Order: sequence, then structure tokens, then C-alpha cells
Amino acid sequence: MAKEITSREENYSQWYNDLVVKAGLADNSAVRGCMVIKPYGYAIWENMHDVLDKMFKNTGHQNAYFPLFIPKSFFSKEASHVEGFAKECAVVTHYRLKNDPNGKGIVVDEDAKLEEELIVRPTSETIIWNTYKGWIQSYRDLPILVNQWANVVRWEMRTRLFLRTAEFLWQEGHTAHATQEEAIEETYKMINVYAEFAEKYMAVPVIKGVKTANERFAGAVDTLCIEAMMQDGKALQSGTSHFLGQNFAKAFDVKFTSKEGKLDYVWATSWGVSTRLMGALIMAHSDDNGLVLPPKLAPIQVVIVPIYNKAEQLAFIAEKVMPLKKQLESLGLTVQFDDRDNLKPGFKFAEHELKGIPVRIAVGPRDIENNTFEVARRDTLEKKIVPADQIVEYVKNLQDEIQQNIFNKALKFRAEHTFKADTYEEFKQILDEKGGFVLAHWDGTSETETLIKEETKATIRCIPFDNPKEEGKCIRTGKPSTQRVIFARSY
RNA sequence: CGGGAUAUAGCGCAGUUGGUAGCGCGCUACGUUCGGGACGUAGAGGCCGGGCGUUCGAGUCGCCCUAUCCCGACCA
Repeated sequence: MAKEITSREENYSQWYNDLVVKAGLADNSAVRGCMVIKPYGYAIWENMHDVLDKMFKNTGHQNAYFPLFIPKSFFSKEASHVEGFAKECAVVTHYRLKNDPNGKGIVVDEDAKLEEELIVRPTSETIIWNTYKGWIQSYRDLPILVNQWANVVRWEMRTRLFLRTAEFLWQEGHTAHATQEEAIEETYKMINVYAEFAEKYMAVPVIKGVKTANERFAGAVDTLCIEAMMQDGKALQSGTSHFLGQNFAKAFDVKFTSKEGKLDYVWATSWGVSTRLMGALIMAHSDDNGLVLPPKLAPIQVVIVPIYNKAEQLAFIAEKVMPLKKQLESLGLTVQFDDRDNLKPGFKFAEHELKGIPVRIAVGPRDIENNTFEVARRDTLEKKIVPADQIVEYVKNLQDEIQQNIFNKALKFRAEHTFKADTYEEFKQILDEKGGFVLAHWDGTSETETLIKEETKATIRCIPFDNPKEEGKCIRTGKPSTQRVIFARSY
């Protein structure tokens, strides 16, 4: 019986995959590139969902739901949106099956061909804007601040659990505004919500910034994003918020009468985060013993393991543990008493570490005798004997301490893996040998960015808000530049 | 869509020159264990991805499908 989690240093992607599967988060599905989220993984997603949902509602948004299927013609209405999304989509062409006339099995009934194909949504801008057209006549109908929790499908050629699956769960906010200023404000507001969620709940430090034209969402005027660094030094785009200008309003002919009685197109935003956040969470904190979950999102925050060899002993321990469990629960903590009798304590310890449970309390004869508990924290793996009268407060504080500690650790890691490069040689060397974020000058053109991408596989992750201005020369072309931007290889 | 690989028990794999299927883990029962991934004994579990062919005989050889994985192009 071995844990068989590959070491991070040896093969990062294998380590990641192993962890996702062994920790009971997800499996590869029988359907190509899709995933099965297991209950434990889903519990984490549910916690993320609940926190985000509350944050959206606190910023004035409401939930709604739109169709899974989108008529093909909707996609041809916004020109650049077609470019970006017309390709890798699942397409429904028929609506009926029949028994195979030549033998056994079921075949598609060719007589049941759809007049117009339906596209399984890769994102919902088009169907939502088609709907908004009917909702908006006057400035009094604005703003519309709607969010949708849904699944979407993008038929990617290369897939990876959580990071890029063919089907994934996400939320997409779609807002409509009377003015450009208000829409832009909304775009910034939501990227700030994402950043706050990432840092305060996921304990993942992120950089907020704006995407370059190359990396911009298809159909957007501007794309804001949060970028996180994984433990292999690669960047992960963790959330985006788009200012769509009037592009979709024009494409779907959504006009409103302003206060002044003038007819104008409405201004739009869209923003989303997905189950990819699960990947970020895993890759940002976990170690070779398994997951390390931030207490604020852990499905189980405290696990209590009894150590005993006779049934009476267990009963005795349970008697001592139950009041503690209740006390901790009354403080809002989720506590599990792991009294499974077919497993040894050592096995349970390893399993709870694999699952990333922040705090483990062990209770055995020794503790009963001394009136103590053994408390182990997942982030540092340190163990401490705590007197019974201090245990509740200790465990409560430890939750906050772990939350803070793993954030600090990730922040430190990012700082240690962020470099400046002033020449192209230096730039490439850092990418190959150290990885991480490279701050470098760039001449501001798409052509140069594409060139650098082709030559080094690094892309501009974002231009951070409040980026310091600095005179310099583009590392690739030598042309003048006014600021450094963040380059990195990414997922 | 190119290039490579794989498909055998729930999972991970072995299976020689073709002779009718095995190992480890897990699972079930009982017993001993229990402060860092225990052990013994006894069990259960397989249309060898699908189809066609070669052969007395195919997990093994040939052809054709299909699916999955890895590397590219694409991407939250």
C-alpha cells in the first residue's frame, strides 16, 4: 500500500493528474476530454459557487438561466465573435434516433435532420443578447445585471482535468448598461470581485491587468483578467471580465431610448470564472503529500481521528470527542469524526492529508490520560499537543493562520519567480531555466507578440493595472517602449 | 486535423514460438492488529474494445472499425 503521488519536481503534469484522481476530485470521463467531478471535488466547487454567488448578489446581480442550444445563425451576427468561437463547437444536427434497419443497435435517423443546426453553447453572449433585445426598450430597463451558472462545451483538441475540459461548469455574467462609463465601471468591479475571491478565499495571489489585443476575448473591446502563478512557474488565467462596448448590441440590434429621448445601442459587459479555478487551487498550494486546501473552501475543515484498539476505548473517546465536535461546529466549522473501524490511524492520517483537510485532531489513550489533543496542520505538517481547555480556540485560530500562511507562501513563491529581462537572450534563458513571470519591454504591436509567442511559447499574460511607466526598448525588436509587461508560458 | 502509443478483473499491469487467462492493489468474510499508509486464512470478480479473416485451435497473426492517452495546431 503506497500513496503513489508523483513528485512535483519530476513531472508536474503527472503529479497534477495523479493528485486530481487520487484525492477523489475528478476522473476522466468515458466521453473524450470531459470529466466526472466526484463528490469531494464537487463539494469544493460548491463552496466556491456559494461564496461567489453571494459576492455577485452583493454587487447587485441576479441569477437567470438561458438555453443550452444556440441556433447556428446567432454566431454569424458578431463578426469577431465568429472568428473566436465558430470553430471548436459541438453541433446538434439531428433530433431523433432509430433502430438500425441492417442489424442491432441504434442509428441516427437521417430523416430527422434539423433545418438549422443547434450549437451547444461555448459561451452565451449570442443567445443572451438575442433575448435582451426583447427586454430592453428604455433607459428605465437598464441596467440589466444578470449572471448564469451553467455548463458550456468547447471541443478543444487538447484537454486536461479542470484546466481545459470539453465540458466545464462556470458562471457567466452578462450586463447591459445605458452608458459606456457605467459598463466600464462594471467590468472593473467584477474583476475586482474575482481578485478578492482568489486572494481571500482561494489564498491564491493574482495580478489584475488588461489583455493585449492578441489575447482579448472574441468580440470584446477590452478584456480584464486575473493571472495566477502555478508551482511549475506557468501562468494560469483564472478569471476574465470583458468590456464589450456596443458590439453585441449592434449585432443583435439592441437599442434603447435615453432620458433625452435619443435612440442608442446599449453598452455591455460579460465576465466569468470556471471549474478551472479548481485547477488553480490544486496547483497553487498542493505538495507531494496531496492537496492543501484553504480552510475557507475546504469541504471538511477539521477531522478527528480516534486511536483505539477496543470497542470500549472507542466509546470512551467518542464521549470526549462529541462535545468538542459540537463546540467547533457551533463556531461554523465543518467537522468530521472519522470513526471508521476497518482502517488504522496511520492510513487515515495519510488519506486526510491527501484530501487536504486543514486541521486534524488525533485522540488516543495518551490524550485521554493527559487530557490533551494532538493537533496537526496540513500546510506545514506540524503537530502539537494541546490541552483540552485550549483546544477550541486553538483550532479556530489555526484555520485563519493556515489560510493566511498558504497565501503568503504562494505570494512568496510568485515573488521569487518573477524576473526582469532586458535582452531577448536573457528573456529566453529565464523562461527555459527558471520559468515564472518575466517583466520585459514590448513595442506594443500584435506582430511582435505573435513572433515572441512562436519563438518562445511565452505570451503576454497582461498589462497590470497601475503598471509603472518606464522608458525602454522592446526585447524583440528594439523599438521604444513605455512600460514592462508580464510574459509567461501559460496553461 | 497531422505524428506516436494504448485497449486483458473496479484500478494498475503481465501474458513467451498461437493450445482456452494471471499478478499487485482494491473488494467480501473471519481472526489477530490499531500513536504515520498492518497481517494471516478463505473467497468473489474476465464475451481479453468491436467486426471480419487465417487456423484443428486466436488475448497472441492479418485487415477494417471504434475509443482513450501523449506530442503539435486551438483554448477559460
